[in-house]
Amino acid sequence: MAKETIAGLAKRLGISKASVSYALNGQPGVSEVTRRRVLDLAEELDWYPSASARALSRSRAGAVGVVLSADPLLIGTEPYSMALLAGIETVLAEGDMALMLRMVGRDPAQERATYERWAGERKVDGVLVFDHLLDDPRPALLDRLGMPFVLHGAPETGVPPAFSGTTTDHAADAATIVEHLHDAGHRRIAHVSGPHRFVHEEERVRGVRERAAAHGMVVVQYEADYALLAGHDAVMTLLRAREEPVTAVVFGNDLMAMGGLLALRGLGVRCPDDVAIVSWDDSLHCRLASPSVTALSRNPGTQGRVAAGLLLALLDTGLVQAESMPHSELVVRSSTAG
Amino acid sequence: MAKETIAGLAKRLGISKASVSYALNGQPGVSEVTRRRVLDLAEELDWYPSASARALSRSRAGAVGVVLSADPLLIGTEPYSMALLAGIETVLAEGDMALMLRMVGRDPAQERATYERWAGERKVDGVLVFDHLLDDPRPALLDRLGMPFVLHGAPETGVPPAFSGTTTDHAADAATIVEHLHDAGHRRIAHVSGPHRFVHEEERVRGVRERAAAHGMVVVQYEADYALLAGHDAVMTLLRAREEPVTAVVFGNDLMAMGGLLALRGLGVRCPDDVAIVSWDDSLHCRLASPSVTALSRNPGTQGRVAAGLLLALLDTGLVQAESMPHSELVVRSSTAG
DNA sequence: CTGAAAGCGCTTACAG
DNA sequence: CTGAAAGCGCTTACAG
Repeated sequence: MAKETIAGLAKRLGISKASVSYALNGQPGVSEVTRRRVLDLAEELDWYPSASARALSRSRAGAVGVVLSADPLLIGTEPYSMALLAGIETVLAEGDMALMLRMVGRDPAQERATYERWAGERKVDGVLVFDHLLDDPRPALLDRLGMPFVLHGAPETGVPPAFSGTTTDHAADAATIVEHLHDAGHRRIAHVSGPHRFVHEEERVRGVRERAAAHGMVVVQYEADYALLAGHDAVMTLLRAREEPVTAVVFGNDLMAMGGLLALRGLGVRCPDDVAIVSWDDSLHCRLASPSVTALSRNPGTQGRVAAGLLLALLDTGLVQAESMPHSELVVRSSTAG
Repeated sequence: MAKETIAGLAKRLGISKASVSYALNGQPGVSEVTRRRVLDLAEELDWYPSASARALSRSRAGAVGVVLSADPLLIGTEPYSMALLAGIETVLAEGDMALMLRMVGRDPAQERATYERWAGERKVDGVLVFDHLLDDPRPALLDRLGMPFVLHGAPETGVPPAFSGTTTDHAADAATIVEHLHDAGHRRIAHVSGPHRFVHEEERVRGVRERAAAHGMVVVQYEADYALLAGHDAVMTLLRAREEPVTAVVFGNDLMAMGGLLALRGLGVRCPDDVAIVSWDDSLHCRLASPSVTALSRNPGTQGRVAAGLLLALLDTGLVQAESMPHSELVVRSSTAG
């Protein structure tokens, strides 16, 4: 059987292609009776309009792009990204948009090349961008390319916002964590953060420092890179310091917290008795660890849904808006229960 | 600046659209000089041919689809899938194919609807299918839809194969695991598998049973569903049995192994001294666990690359072939080191 | 409400 | 090697 087309349907029904098109797309210009006949026939034939023909005539790809740029070694170990992606996909599917996924290493050039290609080929109608950097070149690049985008984890850029994005109150998250540690009696803590080139890390560092200062607590900052080993090394370095040791360590993600835990175990340092631990991301790792690790749950699924919603709105109406994320929640477990 | 088109390039260069097209696509029909001029201009203008126009005239979408059907709760906790996807994407990108991703719950109807939609709209040129089921309806469905596909983890269907797919020698994997446990002195073991509706689980169950029988070992089979809790419950049930208890448990994936480990811990049963543990999937969880867990490393990245390669070959040449996966490797850790 | 026609931006026989 | 033209399968003003 040859592939059915809109012309075929029109002929079968004895009407014009235009009427079929109007009927399918819910446009005015056809009687209800005709519309029903068209829809019924399409259903009966299991027929859908060609995506590429539609894309060409509408000048709309019907797809949204996401570049996941992650260290190959970390891929799949960060549940946060997958949950985020799942949230995104849910909303896109509801909006009849496909998700085009590209995975590249931590290589800005490849991410950039992908956007240029997608824009040039008009392969996607917009993109979702993650992990805002200091002096991030991507917003300017995407603007130049005329590619609509939503930046997930954007900085506040004033009112009206410079571009669409989701914002997280990292200061509030920092306060939640610091308060928890302060209540548990800690006065000297360390903060093992991700790379400071990420804007959200900078904000977290400042948030922790300020909140701790308000309580007269000492904070030792340590910049790392989210990897398991980095967390391990951080703890080795921190505990080897000649000064009075810290009694709690806050890690920028779950992997580093796991690495830190392994380091403590190796050193024979008890957790939480000697050193307490908090992770800035919750995950199964934190639940399964021994001791289980207190963690900030950030609802990645919801975040993905919100971000995708912003992009669909931007594509439909051109509305640029910033939306703040729901508050994170601290899940208290054994690692700070001392 | 209005969007450049092939007609625009042709006019600028004073040649026909056809020549530009031939030049861009490496077709014969243009002189080398002309070809260079075209390519140089395209590069200078940062221009790419429209994906949808190209798709329409070639009757080829330039994309491959993947439906990830996973329990929302498990999403992101199974590193296997992400690594597989990364492998797939790498090969697709090299072949200039986009990856279209759809995530649905464990709902066969939604997966089916997605394939029908994709086929009807000709939105993708082919799909990669995972987790072969007993009486799997998908091969027949995709055949009926005229949608090329590769089944990752396919059964042997004879020579020539009934469809393209990758096969894994689960019997060999089972043998590897059983031999390891036998060498360590175990004579009574349990096998906590995933659902038997998955063909690969059926093959594993048989593989374990047969190899164990060859050594006169006793195997207690327990069917579960890959979830953390299922592993936990399995151990509770197994150790509550009135008979002589097993001394080792093989789990169908890393999550269940973690659940099992937690159960042992809760019961005060020592691992590996009282009960040893093996996971049929390796992951960070296994590395981080306490004790670290012996696991079968299955190279999901390589598997993804092979599967994607098969699909590209099928699309290019129509060649239907089955390829067997590289052998798995047992990573021995503390959980069986007793 | 309906039909004939142009247009979206490519590819590809076909004639020169 | 090059050019004019048809075709891919839709959408959308425009006339009737």
